[in-house]
Amino acid sequence: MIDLRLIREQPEQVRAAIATLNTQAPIDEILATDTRRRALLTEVEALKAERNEGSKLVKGAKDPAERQSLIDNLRLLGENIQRLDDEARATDAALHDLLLQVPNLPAKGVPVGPDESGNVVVSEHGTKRVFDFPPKPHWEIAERLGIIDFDRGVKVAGSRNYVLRGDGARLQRALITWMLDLHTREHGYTEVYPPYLVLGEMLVGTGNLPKFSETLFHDAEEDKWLIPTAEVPVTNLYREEILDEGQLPIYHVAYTPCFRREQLSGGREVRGIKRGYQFDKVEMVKFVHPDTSDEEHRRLLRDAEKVLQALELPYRLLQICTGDLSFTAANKVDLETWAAGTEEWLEVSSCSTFRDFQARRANIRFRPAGGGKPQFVHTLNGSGLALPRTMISIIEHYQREDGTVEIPSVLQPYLGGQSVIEPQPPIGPARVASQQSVVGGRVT
RNA sequence: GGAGAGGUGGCCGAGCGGUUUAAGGCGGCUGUCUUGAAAACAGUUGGGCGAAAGCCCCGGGGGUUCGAAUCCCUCCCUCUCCGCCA
Repeated sequence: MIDLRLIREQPEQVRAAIATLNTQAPIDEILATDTRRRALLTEVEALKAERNEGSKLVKGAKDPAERQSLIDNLRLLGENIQRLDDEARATDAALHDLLLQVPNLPAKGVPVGPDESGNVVVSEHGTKRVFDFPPKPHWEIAERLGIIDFDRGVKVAGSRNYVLRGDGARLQRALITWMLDLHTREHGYTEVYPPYLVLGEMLVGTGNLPKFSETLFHDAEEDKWLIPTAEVPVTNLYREEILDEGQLPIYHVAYTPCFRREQLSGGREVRGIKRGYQFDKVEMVKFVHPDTSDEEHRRLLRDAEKVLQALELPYRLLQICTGDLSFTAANKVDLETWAAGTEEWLEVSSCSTFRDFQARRANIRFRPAGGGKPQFVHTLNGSGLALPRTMISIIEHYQREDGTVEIPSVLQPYLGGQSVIEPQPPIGPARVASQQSVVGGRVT
């Protein structure tokens, strides 16, 4: 949510900013509703002041007849107050609903562009591997190795689902643990494990609701929503709170699955594990002092880049232009890594700053150290990273001619020193290193 | 899920229709005193809307009343016991 005062005092600037976003906002309606709301408030508050005075007179009135006549007058007043109050409340609610539909305004320096074609490649890092054999797409490699089972995923959960198996599942688990360790040990984040099923208000806070309900999974019975990203529960951790300035900045990192209802068409765009209804992600979320938020955004980006650097994968930074900016972001830079097999750039991270947009919606504030009015914090977040696409890049980049896949050295300690993913054993009883049987009752 | 108890200011805790425009205590801040600190004493102490006057906020929402923290309805949450359960 942007500041109502800004719309009230500089409507033309707001209109101009929104015009660059390739979207629309009900600015005229907001201005009219705001004027109306303020008029109603002035009127009803004057009446309430009158009633408060009148009530004191009733209390002091000893003569029953005089008392009764005072009460009769006040009853009339009360009816007017009731009517105006209802109207004021309805107007206020309408205004709030309208404000929720206004997108965040782009930060200074965000390039103006009509849509994704206006995005700017800022820099490219690492080098794309040159193969002395034709590299394969990850689905071919993974299926042959037996680390991803597409058919059974679809059987169990419908289209766009897959099952990681054996070293495929282990690779993802190693990546998650390693990423969490990296961000907590080297970048100063505190790990949290949040709920995956949240109240609707949380999604209003982050800006997913009310506009984008069609992209979310919702349980109508309990009225709870599956999170589309850890950003939702983690950003809302401090909602309705007034933090001390000294507590800022707060850095959190969380691993969660993410659930997204997407209208997926068949074909190349959805081949493999690039896009699904469910995927895992390690997410970084920051709560910072407004003065530091630009610097914090740069640091967030560096923290995400570090993951790709350590994995030794080629990547590039993509500055998102105004026309491609999401509803909530003031500025956004994507990290894309190269998929050597399908020869395309894959978005593995979006590092966004929301300034006070989410903080306003979720009412997250801090009290300045010197005292004074609470102010909204700035929130930022970025993936660090999304798992499936990181897996794709690893599998395709580190593939060998014989169909096996090298494991990036930084991950090897997380896989018991293993350095290569070999074909998985066929379905059947797994071999166990030491054949000690489980004793003493069932393991549940 | 069932039965009972309860949700009041940063915390504890009174209040049960009108001196509450929320007592009292603790904590915090400021001052006096002190070399400094403690103690003592005095003052102060949340949020929202509004240019201001003022209005609103006692878990959320609704109602009764001239007037509600106080009465009624409803929802949510916490605690205790029971049931179920990784």
